[in-house]
Amino acid sequence: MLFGRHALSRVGESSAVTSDMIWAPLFQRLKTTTGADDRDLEALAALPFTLRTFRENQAVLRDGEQPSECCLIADGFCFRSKTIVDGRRQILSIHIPGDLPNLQNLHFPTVDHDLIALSDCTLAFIAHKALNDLISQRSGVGDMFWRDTLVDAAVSREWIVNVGQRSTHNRLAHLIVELRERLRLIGRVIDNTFEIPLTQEQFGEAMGVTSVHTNRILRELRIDGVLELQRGTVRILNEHKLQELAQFDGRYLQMSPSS
Amino acid sequence: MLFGRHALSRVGESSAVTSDMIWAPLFQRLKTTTGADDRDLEALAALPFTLRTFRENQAVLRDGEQPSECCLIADGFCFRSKTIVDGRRQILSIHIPGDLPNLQNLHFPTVDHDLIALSDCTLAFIAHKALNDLISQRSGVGDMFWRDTLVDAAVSREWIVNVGQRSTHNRLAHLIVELRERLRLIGRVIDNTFEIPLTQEQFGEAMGVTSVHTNRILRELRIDGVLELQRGTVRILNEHKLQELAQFDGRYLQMSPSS
DNA sequence: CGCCGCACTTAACATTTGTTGGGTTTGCCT
DNA sequence: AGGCAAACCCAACAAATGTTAAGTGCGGCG
Repeated sequence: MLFGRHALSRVGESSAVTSDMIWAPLFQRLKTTTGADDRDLEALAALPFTLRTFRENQAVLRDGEQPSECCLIADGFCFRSKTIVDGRRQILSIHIPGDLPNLQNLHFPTVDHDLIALSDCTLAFIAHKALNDLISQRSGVGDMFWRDTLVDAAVSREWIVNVGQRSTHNRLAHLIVELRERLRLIGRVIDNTFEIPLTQEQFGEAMGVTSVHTNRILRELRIDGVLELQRGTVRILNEHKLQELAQFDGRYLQMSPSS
Repeated sequence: MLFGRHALSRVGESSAVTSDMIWAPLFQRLKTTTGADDRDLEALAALPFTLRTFRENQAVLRDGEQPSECCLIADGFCFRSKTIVDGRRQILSIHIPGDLPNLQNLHFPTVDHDLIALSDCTLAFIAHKALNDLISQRSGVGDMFWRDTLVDAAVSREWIVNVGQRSTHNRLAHLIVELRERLRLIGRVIDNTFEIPLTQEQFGEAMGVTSVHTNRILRELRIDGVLELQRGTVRILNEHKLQELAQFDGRYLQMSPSS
């Protein structure tokens, strides 16, 4: 079920893209997270969708747009961001395969932030109408989606804590551990290495600091033997030290159905 | 429909508390926000509830609890917060009459943060079972609640931007303008004066700065003739300067049904 | 192959924010 | 009225973070 990071996004790729490949990460996450009903998932997988590919840095959705579809990340990474008047930009969340980053548009027509491709990526677009029809037939699907937006909200709250209270070292460690746990859920963590294709500037925008300062932090973490970051690939050098810095309590991710 | 800030919370108060008084702020907000169906609201108002009062600083919900009820703020203010291991605390959101701060527990049993009374306040508790029964009968109620949690999420995202990117002066101005707009919606803003019963330390915890620095900012805003804050009462002195600082774009609050 | 742009890197300096410690005011309680 | 605790206020100094202004290295493209 694992496929390469850009497997789906090569321009001109002619291999058949099956529905399975599109939905697998989401289903894997939903099963682990909230205990999904198989028939709800089957109904989802039967929905028609349109595939579109985006290049690194290309906008998927712009602040103010009124999309008529929801998108599912099939491959690659995206991020939400808001830019304030003086040009500073805050990254609000990172999205990975299996995420539905604009489910909220099922209820509110206008997006209030940008959604931008972090790497070349492939998204499946599903019409609001099709989703709403399915939800009205199978209330379990609506509940599942509601839960998904609630986890999204919980991630945002933890993001506030990160930016507001943690030291920048702890902040970077926490961000990385959160991403790793989410990537692990969809099978993207091998050994101590995984991909987070953010530039140092983007890490800074996620943490609310400048790229220069991000660079300072990374150097210190490297010198202290905690982790290395090279062109978007994270390598954990000392798991214990990382945990100590991250102070990570993953309950907010709702990764076990019992919680 | 307006009643004093502590009208419902005086210990020993014997006047009858009608369902209307409890639901009025929420209904006022929902009508302005998302266009609510009157019959859905009537059905809500018919639900049984239990009133409980809390003293300033008392915990309504603790991180890790598994409540069997959702609460509606009938009177007074509450806030969500998370405390990290070194004792620092981040305020995640401020809640005012008409807010349903733990709707998410309809779907997830465990709360992942604290909910604390900011002032003496009165909350109406409604059993999950009663809410879920109503939702399964009237899907409009479920949709309304889903929308409410989505607005809550949008407020959290803007909070991230505030803490992450804005200068502390702008940050305080933005926080105050957001609260004012939400208070205005439920009729709590008179002239240029309204209540935000936060101490300077709590303003700091909301913005991710220390109380000493909050005090610095407030002094400068006072000297610059922007606003005054005295014992939880905000007085706007210069609306134009305030707007300039706050850079407030309220679309994320979804205050008009058309947006 | 060589050039070019972008990410990364670093240092010196400026500015913001935190820390400490003390004082003042306010409101409540007795 | 007097005393107490909490909030507010402020200044001096320390630490964290931003700004500016340079490099360096790498990968893509002509």
